[in-house]
Amino acid sequence: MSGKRHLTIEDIASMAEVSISTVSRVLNNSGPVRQTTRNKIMKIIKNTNYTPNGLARGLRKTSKTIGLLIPDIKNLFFIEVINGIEDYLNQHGYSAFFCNVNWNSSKEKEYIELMVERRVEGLVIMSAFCDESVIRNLPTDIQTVSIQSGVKGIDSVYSKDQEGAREATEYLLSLGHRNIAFFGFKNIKDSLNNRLNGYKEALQNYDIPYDPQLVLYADPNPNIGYELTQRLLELPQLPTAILAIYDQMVPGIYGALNEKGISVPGDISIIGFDNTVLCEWIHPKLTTVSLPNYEMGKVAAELLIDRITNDRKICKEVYLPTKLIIRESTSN
Amino acid sequence: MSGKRHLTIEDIASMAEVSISTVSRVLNNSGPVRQTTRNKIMKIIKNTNYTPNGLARGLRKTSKTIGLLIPDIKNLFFIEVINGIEDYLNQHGYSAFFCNVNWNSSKEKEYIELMVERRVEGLVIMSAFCDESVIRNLPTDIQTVSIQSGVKGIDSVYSKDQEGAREATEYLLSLGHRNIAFFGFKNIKDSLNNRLNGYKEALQNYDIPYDPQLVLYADPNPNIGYELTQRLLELPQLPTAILAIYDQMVPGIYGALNEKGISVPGDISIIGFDNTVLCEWIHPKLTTVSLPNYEMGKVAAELLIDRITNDRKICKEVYLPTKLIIRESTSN
DNA sequence: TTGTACGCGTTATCAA
DNA sequence: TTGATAACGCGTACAA
Repeated sequence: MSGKRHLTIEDIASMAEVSISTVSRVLNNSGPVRQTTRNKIMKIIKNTNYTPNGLARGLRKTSKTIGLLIPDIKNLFFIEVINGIEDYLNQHGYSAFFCNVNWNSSKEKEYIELMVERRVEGLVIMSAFCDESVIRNLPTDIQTVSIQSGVKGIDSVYSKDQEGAREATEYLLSLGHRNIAFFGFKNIKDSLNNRLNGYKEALQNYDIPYDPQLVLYADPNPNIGYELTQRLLELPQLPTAILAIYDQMVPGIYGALNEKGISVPGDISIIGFDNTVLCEWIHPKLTTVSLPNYEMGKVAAELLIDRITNDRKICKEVYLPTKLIIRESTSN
Repeated sequence: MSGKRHLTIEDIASMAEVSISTVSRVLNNSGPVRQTTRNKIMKIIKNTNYTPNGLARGLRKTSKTIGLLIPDIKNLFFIEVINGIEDYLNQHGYSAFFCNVNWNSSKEKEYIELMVERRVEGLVIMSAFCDESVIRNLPTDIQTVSIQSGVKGIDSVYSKDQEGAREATEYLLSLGHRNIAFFGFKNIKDSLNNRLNGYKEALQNYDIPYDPQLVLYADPNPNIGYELTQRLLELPQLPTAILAIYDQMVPGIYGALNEKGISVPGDISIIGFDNTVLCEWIHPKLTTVSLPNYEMGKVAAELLIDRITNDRKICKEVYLPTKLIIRESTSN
């Protein structure tokens, strides 16, 4: 049956006693072939387990390949996004290269170059830590789509972060909180800054002065929640609520608060972003701004494939709605 | 600088006023080139942002590509394994195709065929749901390594599951538990069955009769923990401990128990497998059999690349140790 | 030290 | 309905 090395179209042709063109025609349905010879060829292909060489194909046509630049594979949000991307791509005959960027701008750049070398037809960018010129100067036959990365001029998918953050903050305000901290990333593009903007907007709506002391940043890292909470605890007065820029920060926050005997939501309320499975796992269950994680991935893949196949020129930006999911980590 | 379409080696050659062979020689360090012309060529390559076409290269030499068959992208265990694989591959010049099998044997088979078409040099198999002949009859120039998948005759990486399960069960026994349930997967290869064997072995060591009623199975699915616990609750007598075949089952178990007001570990003790981050997130924190997740991935990648580059013929099986991590979900 | 020419496995054009 | 044959972009004997 198989277990041999790769056969070529020529092998099949000679077994079927036809020319390679004929075999190619049945493989691609690209021209007329007499039914009997078609059957004969198909049978041989089946029996020999012949598989056309995708690399050679990619040389003549397109590679049917795209590159996935993943900021942090350990982050459940990205996992769910990737899931949406992959499902769509797979259904449309594309394969994805897996690039774990790990919040590292130089690694991201390296990966982009590698993907160019692989002749991917498209790139899904979920980060954009590196110089944007790297992305903007890509060869014209590589399409790009960004997810929440704030690169202007390329197809993009966003969640309505500002609205989501405003709604979340207003919810806290409506519960009576007046001293609300914001936990964010250092060094992140506008997209996530919109969450800060939403936070500010809500304060403004309630005529609460914005206090920069309450806005804490750190570089993305597994301990960021714990770290930022430590800094929070050094403030003269402990806030009564935290808006955390992503869910996965929260176990660390819980841990640090717990060490000090500070209870959630009794002493302090917490809201996250993303609505990953984590929200239901931790205790108390996390109130969060839900993003359409899977959907965002799917839409991004859709935009990318659309641009590839239809050579669309105009740039599309899609904004998907968020939704506040109230659980147990918030109270008045 | 760039923003144009892909250049070819010929473009570079003509710009440098040399032949393509000379350019190729500098690209691959594959022959003598006069220093001055080498510099000239390198400069042009740099300025034009030329990147050799990986597909064309793959046609002449090897594709430098491997396929990753991931049983379940949502499972934190696999994420950590993948992380180890990817790090190693990346350091060794390989790119990975991302294949989300999703516990689906036919999808797995499809993906394997796709990977053959892509002419990957190797395949990392973390599942083997499909007929093993599919794997065994792969073209000879595709190497394989399996992780915990129980496919005989190919390079494999295992954790010492039987020992781990025995140790965990004995720990429960030492706490006084005599009525211990086992939650497993339906339809899974010997590898994970070793966990059941370890469980049995421990019972034997304590002269406790094995009660098949206490062993509950279901197909892998996000709700499996909840599901199995429901069935557990129908038993005439509720066991006082559960050994769950993987951590991510446990939030569902907690949920179902919680609904009935059954407390962990007060009324029932629980031990999981994998020691993913989840263990520290959930409440009470989960006692678990720790596997060297990242390490397993790394070792697998190492075996694969070794086999590819050294054409090793003998088959290697690596067993990595487990370790019981005691947290809060177990008591007497 | 350099260049010519062939082959890797396809697809596509053109004649037959 | 079929078959030569020229690309696709690269690496490499071999010749110069």
